[in-house]
Amino acid sequence: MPDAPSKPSLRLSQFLPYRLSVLSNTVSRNIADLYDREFGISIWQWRVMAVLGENSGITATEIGQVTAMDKVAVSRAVSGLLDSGHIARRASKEDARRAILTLTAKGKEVYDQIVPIALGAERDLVESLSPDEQAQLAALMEKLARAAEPDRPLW
Amino acid sequence: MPDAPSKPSLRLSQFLPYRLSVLSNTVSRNIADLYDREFGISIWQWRVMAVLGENSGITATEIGQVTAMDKVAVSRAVSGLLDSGHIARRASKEDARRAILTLTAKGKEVYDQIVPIALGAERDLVESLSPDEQAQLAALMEKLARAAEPDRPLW
DNA sequence: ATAATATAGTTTCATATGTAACTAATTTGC
DNA sequence: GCAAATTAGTTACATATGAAACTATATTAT
Repeated sequence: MPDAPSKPSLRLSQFLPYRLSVLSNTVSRNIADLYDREFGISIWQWRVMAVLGENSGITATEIGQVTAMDKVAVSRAVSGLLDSGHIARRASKEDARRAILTLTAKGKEVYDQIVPIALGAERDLVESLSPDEQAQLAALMEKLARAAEPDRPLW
Repeated sequence: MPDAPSKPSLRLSQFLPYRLSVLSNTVSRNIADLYDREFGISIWQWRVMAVLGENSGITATEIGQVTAMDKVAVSRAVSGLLDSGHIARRASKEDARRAILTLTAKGKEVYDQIVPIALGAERDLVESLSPDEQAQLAALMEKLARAAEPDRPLW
């Protein structure tokens, strides 16, 4: 007699979305603590600074596009960074709705300090992987990202 | 003349913690919408139900250990599921502080409906990967999880 | 030129989440 | 046997987050 169709089962600890979520939250919490302890900067604020560090003089909307943050999150992060003097804002000449954002001298200093810390945290995470495995990981994540969000921009 | 040491640079879109976070949030949001639309159940509530579905009659603390939720999150999820009648609670005979949790008939019904939906969502995510790649992914995630949280329990 | 529509960014409000304080029951050390 | 320390779970409070409403400017259509 053929086997009865076995009831599909779900073991949470083997369920990819669950594992992804736990892993990501652990990693993010570790890193957030790092930035916060040393510099009083949140993950969202750091994302804004990271984009400005590479690409100064862009607007909040553009930052949102690059960082996958919604405009409210960007607005709040920007507001905090203005208060703390890490970034500066000036109105765009062409369009008064837009605000051009740049790192201040203080912001650049902090940026230059955080970059190696961030890269170090990433290295700690992947150093147990061989270069081959690291490449696999990048490729797999790219595929998953596309599957999760089909209309995602390609970078 | 040898090259000057190049300043370490960080491209956010290539930074693993960032990519993990964006991917995980996208996947979680998709799934949360699914459970919520059809059953009015949050991700946290689903995690509790998922554990009880495999392993009935355990306590909130044990659920917390298995699901990587803190006790407050478990308490809130349990409270919601009691209200909605998906789970039931009785005091433990041996230790009156402990509460034994089980799925109700209604809870089992919903559980049996959600399992295939969850597995389907997982399949949608990984179906673009070959079986080999799926195995690689699982192995890589396991290594990363261990690197991120060295004292993590092994399952 | 002007009314209607769209866009950039902020504010408001309702809800989610994390930390710490709390209650009640149990275990430990003496 | 009892005070002190632990443990299970809940509640309270402060902060974070997301959705929708809002303000100001710019663009489009007539």
